[in-house]
Amino acid sequence: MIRLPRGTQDILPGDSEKWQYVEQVFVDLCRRYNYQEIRTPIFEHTELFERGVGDTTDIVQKEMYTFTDRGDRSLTLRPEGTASVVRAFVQNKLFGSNQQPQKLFYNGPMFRYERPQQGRMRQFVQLGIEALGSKDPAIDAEVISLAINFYQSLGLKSLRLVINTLGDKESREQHRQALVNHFHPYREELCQDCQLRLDKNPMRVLDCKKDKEHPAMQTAPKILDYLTPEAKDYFEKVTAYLDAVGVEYVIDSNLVRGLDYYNHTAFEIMSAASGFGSITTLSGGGRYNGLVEDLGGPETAGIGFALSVERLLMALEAEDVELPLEQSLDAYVVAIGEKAEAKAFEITQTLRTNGLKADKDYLKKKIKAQFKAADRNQAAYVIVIGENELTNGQVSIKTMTTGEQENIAFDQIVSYIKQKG
RNA sequence: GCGGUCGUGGUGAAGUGGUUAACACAUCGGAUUGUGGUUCCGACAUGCGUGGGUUCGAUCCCCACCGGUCGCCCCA
Repeated sequence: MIRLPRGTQDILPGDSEKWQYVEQVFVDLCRRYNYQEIRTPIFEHTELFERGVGDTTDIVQKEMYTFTDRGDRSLTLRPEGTASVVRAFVQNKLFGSNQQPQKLFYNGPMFRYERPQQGRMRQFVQLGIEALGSKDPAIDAEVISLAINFYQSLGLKSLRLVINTLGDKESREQHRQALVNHFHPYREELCQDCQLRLDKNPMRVLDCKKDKEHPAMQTAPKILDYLTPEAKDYFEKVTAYLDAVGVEYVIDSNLVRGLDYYNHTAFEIMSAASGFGSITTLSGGGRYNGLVEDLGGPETAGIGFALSVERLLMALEAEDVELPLEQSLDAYVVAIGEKAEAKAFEITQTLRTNGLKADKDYLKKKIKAQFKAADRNQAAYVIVIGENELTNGQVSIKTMTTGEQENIAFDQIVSYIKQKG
């Protein structure tokens, strides 16, 4: 038997309805905030991610699904959405659109070559948004509130929004230098990864879990102390906007984010629900002023976030949230005897074209088994048609909840069901 | 990339070095003629992840591999 590749999953009936529901809620919400959908390819030139995501990141260094095609091009299955969206923004000159800022959302599979575990798949689905072309702190708050709003509207309660600023270029440069100076004497005591990070991206040392307890970590210079007045002001405005709309948050100066392109606002939303395993991050995002330029476009500010549907579903489960999924059937048509088959088929079809959810048997089952099927499908009504009915021009309609049964003329079936509800 | 743990029918699972691999659920059939959710009866793994090895003999012992799962790192 050929099995699915490691780290992938089949989403089967029973679950797929949850996915559809969640995705639909997301689309509706994005529309309310006036975001429009963008669809980009599932694979891109490898270079896009090396430059866009950053080659010091774990994603680029060890998690990319890279392959060579028949034309000897190096392509990569996208590990995240932002780089592609920005690429499309530049390539299609959306910066010239009369709709500014460009507010976009996307929904699709992402790929990272990792060891699968709970909440971490090699193929996983992200829903995300990007707002390009505005450096108004209010739009940072808009993006964050949309994310929170989404989770809340699905019924999640145990949420924790963590926010930080990574400052502007100048702030980061000074902070970076301070970090290098600070950690330099302890270099040998840090883990191997951190020794590398110290050279390439010192900020990520703060994010390390291995060296978390190291004394130098507690006393490390905080970005908040190195912010330029402008960066500081920006961050204060973002939080003020969040306060204004009642979004609760926690400031964590060690929140760094794993992607190179972030600056200014960075945030993560975590689930505080118990029984959620070791994975708690539901979504993350931040501002990436400068990325558009890096990818060949004009100077353009940007901010966005992405969330994982897999983790969202896990969180919903952990909090025992029941999604309002509609699965029952309005009617199931039972045919008795071969002569009634054609009419049963016809009636089923008529119900459907009149907007009712209907089905019938296709396995030549006995009456009893057909009723069982009707029951399993949670049919509200069972329409029985046999030889008697055929000659009378009527069917017998049974209301499953009460067991009552009535004879109804063929052309009255739809109105009968609609009227009774 | 590293570590723990597991791998028996559609599902959940018991089990033993030796003629017929429990049990439950699901499914299907039946309990007199055209009616479900209850009950009763019956059917349902030539097979115990794959490949080697040990043995007179292995699903059960050993090895390797593959896969699931959880954790570390990092992230969504």
